[in-house]
Amino acid sequence: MRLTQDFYGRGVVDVARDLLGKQLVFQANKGLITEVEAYGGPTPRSAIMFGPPGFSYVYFIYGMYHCLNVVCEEQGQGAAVLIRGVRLGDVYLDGPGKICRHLGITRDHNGLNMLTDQTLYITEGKPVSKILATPRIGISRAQDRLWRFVVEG
DNA sequence: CGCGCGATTGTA
DNA sequence: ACAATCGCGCGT
Repeated sequence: MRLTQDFYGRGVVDVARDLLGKQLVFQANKGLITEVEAYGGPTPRSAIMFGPPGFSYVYFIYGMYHCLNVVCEEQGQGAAVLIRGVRLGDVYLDGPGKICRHLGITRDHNGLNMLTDQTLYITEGKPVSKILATPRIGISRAQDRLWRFVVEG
């Protein structure tokens, strides 16, 4: 079953943690989400993040990588969850750049409505046993906020 | 209008 | 430890 707008509309940290073990679907690919990070505030470069929850937010970084996020909370809040790890069968994609490169996700897929889109969305997956919370990777500020969540194992 | 940096990754 | 590589935000 596809995740609802109410799911994404909650606090971004709760959404991030609850996305672990959910199933990411892109075209013919399906994989379980194993690692995420929560983001919020005026930091991002895109306006998509400030729109309604449940939309994709794909940004281009370091001149060569794309990162896939899902917009959370109410419109205007500017919060999103970065998908950092996915397991497709026996293939582990550990890193936001690797996920998008492997699946072929680019900024062409920015701003898709994941509540209704036929190519990119998230469904219920497999419940996870234990969750680890750590500081986020690749940013120096707010190290006291444990907004990165990983499935143990 | 030009400059420098960034939610990354692979190689040395 | 660092290069690859480019769009955007900010400063001039």
